[in-house]
Parts: sequence; structure tokens; C-alpha cells
Amino acid sequence: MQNITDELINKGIKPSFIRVSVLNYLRNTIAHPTIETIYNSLKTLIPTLSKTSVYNTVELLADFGLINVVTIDKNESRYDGDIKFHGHFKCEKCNNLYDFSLLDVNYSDLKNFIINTKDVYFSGICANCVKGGV
Amino acid sequence: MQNITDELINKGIKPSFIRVSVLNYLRNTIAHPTIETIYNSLKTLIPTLSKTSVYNTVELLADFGLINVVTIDKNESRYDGDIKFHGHFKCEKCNNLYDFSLLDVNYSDLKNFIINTKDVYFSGICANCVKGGV
DNA sequence: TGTCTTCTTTGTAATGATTACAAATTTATA
DNA sequence: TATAAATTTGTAATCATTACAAAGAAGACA
Ligand SMILES: [Mn+2]
Ligand SMILES: [Mn+2]
Ligand SMILES: [Zn+2]
Ligand SMILES: [Zn+2]
Repeated sequence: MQNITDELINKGIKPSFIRVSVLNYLRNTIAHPTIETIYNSLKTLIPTLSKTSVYNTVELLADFGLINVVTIDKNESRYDGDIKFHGHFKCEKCNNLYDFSLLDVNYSDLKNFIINTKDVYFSGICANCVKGGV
Repeated sequence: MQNITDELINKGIKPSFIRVSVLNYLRNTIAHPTIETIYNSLKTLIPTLSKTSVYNTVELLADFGLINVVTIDKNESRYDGDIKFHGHFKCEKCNNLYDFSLLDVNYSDLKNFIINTKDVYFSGICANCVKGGV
């Protein structure tokens, strides 16, 4: 938890309880939760929490590069506390999001372009659903 | 235009005027237009056109694999008449969408997964905006 | 401590793309 | 032509996200 606080301070962000809680939550889940899920998960820890604060907080954290926004879902953003470069797979059956390693993305045609973000989104059926699901 | 009609027929889709027009429009632009843009562009050709029909049509075309939906834009889908595998770059300054060649995407960790779609989205500043924009 | 200022958090309303759906229109079939 | 089926349209509903002003908490200073 101290490291989370330090991460915020190092970026010049005041480590309010909400900010520390949201960042800590995202750093300790692989679920790539939605706003709704983050909100519900922290509600017991922070009973006065508002959904607007969750929106505000993830926007702030994303702006400072502390988390990533995963827009693989067309109608609901998901948030990722893992900012190492990796790909995302969405299962069309169970809707779970999986991380996978990206060794390299080999491209051309972008001479003189400045590339700031690289997102790789796959979709299909996950191994668990392939062999019968739950 | 005949080839567009045939494409629809080959998929078992009745080639109504709207369907042929939308598919033909998407096959002849590199702009990756939004629903709004498609609607406005075809309004002169089809004065009675409704936005709902544009939604219905692109959904149908996408379901049959005749076009691709590009969800690089968080709040508005874009549609692509080019179904060959390629990446998309979104310029944060001019908001234009650019195609680029993807030689290969080298990944691991997806053993026993069935992969149906692969999307590669980059963002940053395009070459034109880098050297001063318009 | 009390006052003033600034930052954070909250609740509510507005926005806007997408979806739902039934009526109207067109097209196919007998 | 009459009937059925498919397509198209207009309007209303949905719902994630954004805007915004009020409320609350924290910091500075005397
Ligand atoms: Mn991830
Ligand atoms: Mn394209
Ligand atoms: Zn699955
Ligand atoms: Zn540009």
C-alpha cells in the first residue's frame, strides 16, 4: 500500500484515500474490471463512494500513465492496472478478458508517425469455453 | 457495382438498393466513416434513407463478414470496407484514421484458444500533423 | 482555533451513440 | 389481385459517459 501511495506522489498526485484504493484495487486484479465493478468492489471499503469519483479517478490515473484503459468492449471501458505491454483477448462466450504476451508487432507504412499507444485486441473462444465451459 | 451485388447474393443477402449503396460506398473510401458520415453521404442518392437503416445495414454486412467494424474510437464506431488484415492508426490531433500493413503479430499464451478476430490499434500523431498539420 | 482558499468528492442533469420496436412501405408469392 | 414476407422508417428507450455546481475535506496562515 505504501508503494501505491509513493507511485501517486511521484507523479505529483495527492494520494487521497479513493485514489490509493482504486489504484491498489487495479494493481491486484487480473479481471480488467468495469467502472461498475470497481465501484461495487470498493463500496464496502468506502461507503460514501460515488460512481463519479470512480470515473474521475480512473481518468486521472490513466492520464498520468498509472493504468491503462482497455476499449476492447464496444459499450463499456475496462481498466487495467498492468501497464506492461501485452495483448488482450475477449472470449465471446464467457466475456472474460485474458492477457497474453506480445513478442512483437511487425508493421510498416507509418514513416514519420509518432506512435504513443499500441493496442492489440483479439477475440474468439477461450480455452475454458472450448472444452465445455463451466 | 455488379460485383457488389454479386457479393451480397453470394452471401445469401438480398441486394436491396440501400445494401448495395452502403457496401459500395464503404468499398470505395479509405476514410473509415462513422454512421453519421455514411448517412449524410448517401442522403442525396437515397433521400428517404433513415439512420436506422444505416445501422441495420452495417450490422448485417459486418455479420456476414463483408465489412469490418473499427472500434478504435471509444464513443463512435467506424466502418471499413477493406477486410484484408491490416492495422489502424488514429491521429490524436486530426482524428483521421490511417491503415498500415501488419507483417505479423507474434504472440504466445493462447494455447487452445480459438481466435476469430485480431485488431491492432495504434494512436499518436500522424506524419501530416507532425510537420505542421494542414 | 478561526478564517480563507484550494482541492476533492458527490449528486443530479445532460449528452449522445446505439438499440428496441412497431408501423409503414416495398417486394415476393400464389 | 390478394396475401404473406421482408425491408425500411420514425420514434422512443437505453445506458455509459460527461458536465457541472454544490458540498465536504484539507492546507495555509494569523
Ligand atoms: Mn491486461
Ligand atoms: Mn482500414
Ligand atoms: Zn470463455
Ligand atoms: Zn493528424
